[in-house]
Amino acid sequence: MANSAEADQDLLRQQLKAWGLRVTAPRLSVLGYVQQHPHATAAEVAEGVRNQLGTVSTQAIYDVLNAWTAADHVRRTEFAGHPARFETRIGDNHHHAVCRKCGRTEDVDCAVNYTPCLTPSHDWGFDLDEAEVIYWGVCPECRKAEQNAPSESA
Amino acid sequence: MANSAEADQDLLRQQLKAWGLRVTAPRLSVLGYVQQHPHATAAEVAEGVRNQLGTVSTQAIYDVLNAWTAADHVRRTEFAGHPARFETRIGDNHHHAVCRKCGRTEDVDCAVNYTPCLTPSHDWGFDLDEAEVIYWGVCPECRKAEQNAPSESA
DNA sequence: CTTTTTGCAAATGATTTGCATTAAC
DNA sequence: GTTAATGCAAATCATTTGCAAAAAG
Repeated sequence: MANSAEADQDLLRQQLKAWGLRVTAPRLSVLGYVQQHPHATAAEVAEGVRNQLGTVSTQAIYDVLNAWTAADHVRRTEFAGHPARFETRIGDNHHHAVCRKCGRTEDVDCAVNYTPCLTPSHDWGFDLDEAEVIYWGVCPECRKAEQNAPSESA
Repeated sequence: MANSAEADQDLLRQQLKAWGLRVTAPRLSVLGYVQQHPHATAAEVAEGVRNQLGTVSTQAIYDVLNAWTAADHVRRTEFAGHPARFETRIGDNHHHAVCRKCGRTEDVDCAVNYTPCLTPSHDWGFDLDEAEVIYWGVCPECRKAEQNAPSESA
């Protein structure tokens, strides 16, 4: 376990260097956490990093995440009513299924081979660069919770 | 002009009654504004209503908008980095083109006749009820502004 | 050493909550 | 007269900004 953990650390270290970024404990931890927890929120990352390192400021998390987002090393996705989420799977513009209740987010590859969905019927003169698809619903866990404690849909 | 304005007022009044809601000056004004300005933000609605009525609290706006959203009389859409927007065109699950810079939002009918885009390759056991498509880009106005004062893309 | 990162505190922006007051039905 | 709507203030949540202290290269 210890060996593979160290090997992982080295991999992360190399990745950061490859990105031309400084290697710091918080950054290593953030990178490791995000890679192992795709679609984590900043708060979740912060918690994960604190579990590993002790004290790390929330701003350090935002700083790192924002820097990497700007540099296109992570993708930031934000869905109505939920805090932003970060993932390292980038460059393929995949889509997401999102739980309305808890915000749980999962990857969804486009069923059709891109083009039709990406082409709007009318572009309003906009310079469009991305078609984002969000599949809204309720995840299994929240559905189960609803059944136990029904609130609205009697 | 006065006559048609009065007629409009009457229409709004009837609509509110049909919804089983009380008719108040703020509500009439909010409804009128939203119908004439699709994709308005709460702040924009508040400004529009204040121009018409004088003083109206921001919370009254939110109260009305939230109530109507819950009752499915208006649709609320929220896009990353921009305040929520409200529209009265509901029930047809149309999509939106959104400007990354200013948040300007325009309606886009689905090019393909629904089904393909709505069917994810894998649903993760989610109970999906909606596929939202967001066409991200830059609106003509912001593109022009960019050209005059280029900041990042030299 | 020089520059980037971090930490802390305070600010911002959108939105919600609670409660007393007021107006609609 | 009830009940629903409004106004106002304070609270919340995610996120950003500014600046000084610490660490990386």
